[in-house]
Amino acid sequence: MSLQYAVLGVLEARPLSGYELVQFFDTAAGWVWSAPQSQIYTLLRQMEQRGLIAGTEQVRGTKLKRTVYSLTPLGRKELTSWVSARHPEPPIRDSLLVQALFFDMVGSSAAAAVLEEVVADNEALVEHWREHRDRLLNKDTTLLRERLKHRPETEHDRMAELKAHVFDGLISSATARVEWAKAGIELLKKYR
Amino acid sequence: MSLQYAVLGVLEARPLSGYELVQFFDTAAGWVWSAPQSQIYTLLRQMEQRGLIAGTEQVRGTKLKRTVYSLTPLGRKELTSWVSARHPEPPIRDSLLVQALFFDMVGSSAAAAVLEEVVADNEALVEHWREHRDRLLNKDTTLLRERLKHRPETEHDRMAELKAHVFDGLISSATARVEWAKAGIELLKKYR
DNA sequence: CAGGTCATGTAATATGTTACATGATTTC
DNA sequence: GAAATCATGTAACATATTACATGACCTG
Repeated sequence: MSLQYAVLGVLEARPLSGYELVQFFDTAAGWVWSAPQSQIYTLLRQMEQRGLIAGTEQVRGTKLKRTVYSLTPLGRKELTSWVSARHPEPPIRDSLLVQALFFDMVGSSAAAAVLEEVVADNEALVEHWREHRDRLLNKDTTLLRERLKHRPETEHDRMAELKAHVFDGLISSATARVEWAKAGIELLKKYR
Repeated sequence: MSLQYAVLGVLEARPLSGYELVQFFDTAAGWVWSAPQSQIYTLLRQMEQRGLIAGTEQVRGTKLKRTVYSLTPLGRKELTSWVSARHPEPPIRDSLLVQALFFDMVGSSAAAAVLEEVVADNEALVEHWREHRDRLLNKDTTLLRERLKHRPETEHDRMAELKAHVFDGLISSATARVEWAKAGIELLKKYR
């Protein structure tokens, strides 16, 4: 479900082709929600049928076709109503925590090695997200600039700060995980 | 995949019937990994075929049958090797953050109302997890007591602390989310 | 003209969710 | 004897992943 709304939200910035959306969900938006190529194309056709987006065929060269999708009024309405409502927390399903639950069955050094990698990976993620957060605050990302174009200037700061706040969320959860993993390593040392 | 390892890990405490496992993944373990009834029964049969667990039929009364599953040596080996290895971070897929990404499209009060509920829900989760964490540290949960029975006493403290640490992870991520939501509410007030 | 990028699609598989179905046993 | 609990299963559906497939266009 969320992928659908992510797509609607991206299209609010400007109309995009399927190919561009695929790229987006592989990189930039993959930072919040990721989806493989095959899922995007099938979803776009479904969303078009439901009237949430409208596709226009364009031709590059003589034969290469692409379909550019844009938000319909219905799609916009659907998006804003979803964004305004509280949705139930999804069931927790955290495979690293399942793994940690059984660390007592293996040696401290093996468990600590896993946690060291968790620290490294999450610190790298924090780095990426911090950069993106800063770019958003400076209104310096392609998509945000598109959005600002069709919104009154009085809203620009609010928009940039709200977008940046999402990445603050990613940063703080990854930071929490780093701290948790470090505490785990210390705990394992105690019983080495 | 993780559900399989969660099942193996639970069975390491003691053999359990399908029904007991269903209950477990609906409540206690639902705190780390949740799964519906239908998934459990089908998975158990698959795991038995692969030789990871062994089922024994028992009869209650005259006709009611139940199958009690226990870890096989192969299952134990599979579990410890999975626990010892680092597995790639799953793709990020956080529907609340997708929602927050488009808060700029709706009024501050609607967005703040959503975040207020996020705060309340996550504070409740933190409460539950704190309790469970404390019970683990006191070696006061049914499953942990089962586990301790067949492990040398010198390991008991290590086991309890490692299990509790998992719930520290849940607590810290929910706490981080609470702080994030509160900061969001403040941000929205600024632009009310 | 070779290799990279543009552009879209299908198929098979895995995983997870909701709903429905059945019958035995225990408890009040 | 009715209601709750024990116990297991199937079917339909939604969602997500991997792999494969095809062909046009652009750049050096």
